[in-house]
Amino acid sequence: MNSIPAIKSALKASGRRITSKREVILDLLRKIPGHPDAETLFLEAKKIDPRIGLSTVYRTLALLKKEGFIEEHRLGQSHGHFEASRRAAHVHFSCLACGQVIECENPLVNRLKTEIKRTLNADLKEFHVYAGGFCRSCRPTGGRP
Amino acid sequence: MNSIPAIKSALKASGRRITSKREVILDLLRKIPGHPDAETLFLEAKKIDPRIGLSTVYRTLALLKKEGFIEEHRLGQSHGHFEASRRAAHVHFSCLACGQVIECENPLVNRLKTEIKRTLNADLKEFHVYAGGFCRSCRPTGGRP
DNA sequence: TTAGTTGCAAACAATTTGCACGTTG
DNA sequence: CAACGTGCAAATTGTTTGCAACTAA
Repeated sequence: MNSIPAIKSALKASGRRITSKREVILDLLRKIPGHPDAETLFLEAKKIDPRIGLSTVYRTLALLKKEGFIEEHRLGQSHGHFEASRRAAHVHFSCLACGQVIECENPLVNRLKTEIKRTLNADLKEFHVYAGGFCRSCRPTGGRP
Repeated sequence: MNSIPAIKSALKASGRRITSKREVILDLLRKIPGHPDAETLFLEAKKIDPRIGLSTVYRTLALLKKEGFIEEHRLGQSHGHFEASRRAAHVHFSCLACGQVIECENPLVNRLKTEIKRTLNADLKEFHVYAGGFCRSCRPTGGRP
C-alpha cells in the first residue's frame, strides 16, 4: 500500500493524470530523508526537471495530501514539512536549539488515537503528535559536555 | 499559578513592563473561550482600546509564549491559535467540515509525554496532540441524520 | 531619566490563484 | 480534442520589523 504504482493508479482512478512533474515529486518524497519542506522539494525537483515551477510543487503536495498519501506537519516553524504517510502514527520531536527532528515510535500514540476516535465518535483523518524542546545534546544540563 | 497577578510579577521580574495594552490582551486571553487567533484578539482588544495595533498583539503573544504563559497551536490552519497554558496536556480535535475545535483530556497524553521525554532524554517545552477529521455530526455516516 | 513599548507602514515569508499555454489519455 | 496540468507573475495571508514617538518604573 502507498507504493508509487499504488498511488499512481489511485490518482488515475479519481480522474487525475500522471504527469512527468508529478512523478518527479513522488520520487523525491521517497528518496529525500527526513521531512522536506516545499522549497527543498522544489530545489531538488529542479535538478531533475529545471522547468518545474514552485506552484506545481505546492499543487502536487496539496493533491497528495488530500488523497492521503502524504502528511503535512508543522514542526514548530511557520512553514509545512512533508512526509509519506505511514501506518503507525509517530511523534515528531523538534529541537528548538539545533533544529534536528527526531521521530519516535511509541505504542501509546496509536492507543491514544484510538481512544480519541472512540471518545469523539469522529472520523479521524490526521493525528499528529508534536514535541518541541531541547534534545539530549542541547539541553542546559545533563547532555554530553 | 499562571493567574494574572502571577504573570505580571513574573514579567516584572524579567525586566518587562506591565502596560495597559498588555493588560488588555492578558484579560482577553482569560475571557475569550476557545482558541482565538491573533486577528480575533486584535479585534476584541480594539473594542477596549481602539488605539492598539496588531503588531502589539503579535509582540505580546510572542512574549507570553516565550515566558510559557500561553501556547500556540496550529489547528490545521495556516495561522496560529492561542490559549492559556494548562497543567494537563490535552488533545485538540478540529473538524475539517464545520471547523469546531473540541478539546479532549485523556490520561494517555501525559503518559505519552513522559515516555517521550524519557526516551529522548530531552527537555520538553511543548507537547501538542492534534487530531483532524470529521466530527460526529459531520462524518459521512453514523452521525445524527 | 531611560530603557522598554507602541503604532504605523513597509518588509517578509509561505502559499495560492488567474490565465494563457502545454500535455495526457 | 477535451479536460486536466503547468509556468509565470501577481495576489493573498499571516507575521515580523524599522523607526520615531511614547510611557512605565
